[in-house]
Amino acid sequence: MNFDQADALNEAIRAVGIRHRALAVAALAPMGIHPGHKLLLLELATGPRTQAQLAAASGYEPPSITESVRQLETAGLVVRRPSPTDARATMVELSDQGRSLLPKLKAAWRHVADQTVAGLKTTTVDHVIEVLTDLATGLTSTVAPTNDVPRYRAPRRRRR
Amino acid sequence: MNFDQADALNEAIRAVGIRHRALAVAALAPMGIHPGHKLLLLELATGPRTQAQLAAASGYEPPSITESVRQLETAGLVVRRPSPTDARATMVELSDQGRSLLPKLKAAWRHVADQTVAGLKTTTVDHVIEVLTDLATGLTSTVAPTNDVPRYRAPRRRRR
DNA sequence: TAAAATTACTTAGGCGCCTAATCTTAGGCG
DNA sequence: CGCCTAAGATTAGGCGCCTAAGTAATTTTA
Repeated sequence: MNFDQADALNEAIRAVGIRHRALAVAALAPMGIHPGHKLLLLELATGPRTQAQLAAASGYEPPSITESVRQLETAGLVVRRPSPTDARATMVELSDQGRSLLPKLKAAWRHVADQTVAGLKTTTVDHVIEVLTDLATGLTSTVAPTNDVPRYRAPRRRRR
Repeated sequence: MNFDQADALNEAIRAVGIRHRALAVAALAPMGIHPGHKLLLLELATGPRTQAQLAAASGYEPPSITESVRQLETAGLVVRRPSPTDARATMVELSDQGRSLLPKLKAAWRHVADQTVAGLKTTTVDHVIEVLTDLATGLTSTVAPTNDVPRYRAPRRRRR
């Protein structure tokens, strides 16, 4: 790939990421949550999860999960309780309030997607989805090449 | 757009952004710089700029530019001097050291792009670039609808 | 030409996500 | 059984970018 192509690609990805995130923040702010929270709430929509499962599903690191779950708990949207089978683990599930937020959440999420593709000139929505999922899939396997642990595992550098 | 489509789109954008950024960080770290710095250095490759011009070109907010330029100056890659024509403005330009870094920087940037598309299965590079630039262009105009000020201008809420 | 508005930059502080390191519990194995 | 390693969660601290708000200089305007 020549430099101009590479630059166009890199810059487009960066710009899309920034703009998309701004849209997501704006759409979710009225509900008092952030883009990272949204991902966890939708994951919890299909049942309780441990924090480790949430980390694996979201791609976020465990400390980020700890913090986000704490925020969601403070907001009254999720409940935490110890796992009955593993004393190390914490189960997280939606509260009634959290569950009742889901419809609005999904609507906001659709709105973000609509805004994202509203300005398309030369391509179609299906096109965009195909390209982006292909790109995302390829990138995920590139960055985290192990098969059974798809999430990125940070290298441990030093141990005291 | 239905919810599954919207979710696929949003998640793909999020995932691509995160992975791509991770690649960029890894590629630029050996040079001691971060993705945001790279953008500024390449912009400066074509000549001196004021910080306001850097903000407009990069899409970053002025305070972020202040901080990044300070870091680049500390690293010896750029030089700052007062504008001869506007006492408010600061001119930023590459130092010799900064200029000599450009080739390595461009190579790293190409490498990031290559890695980004290395895992493609169902689409081609040209395809990806077309879709992403279309998306980026559309999003930019959506988020910042004014014509002559393309960069996102944060709303001022309160003034004391 | 003085007041008002705008522009360039900075300081202060926040937020989301990260890595490093630690604590506790689980589970394999001699 | 008692190790020893791995796994779940957390604390501590860092980084990049943000918004809010302030100062100083310039341009607009009445």
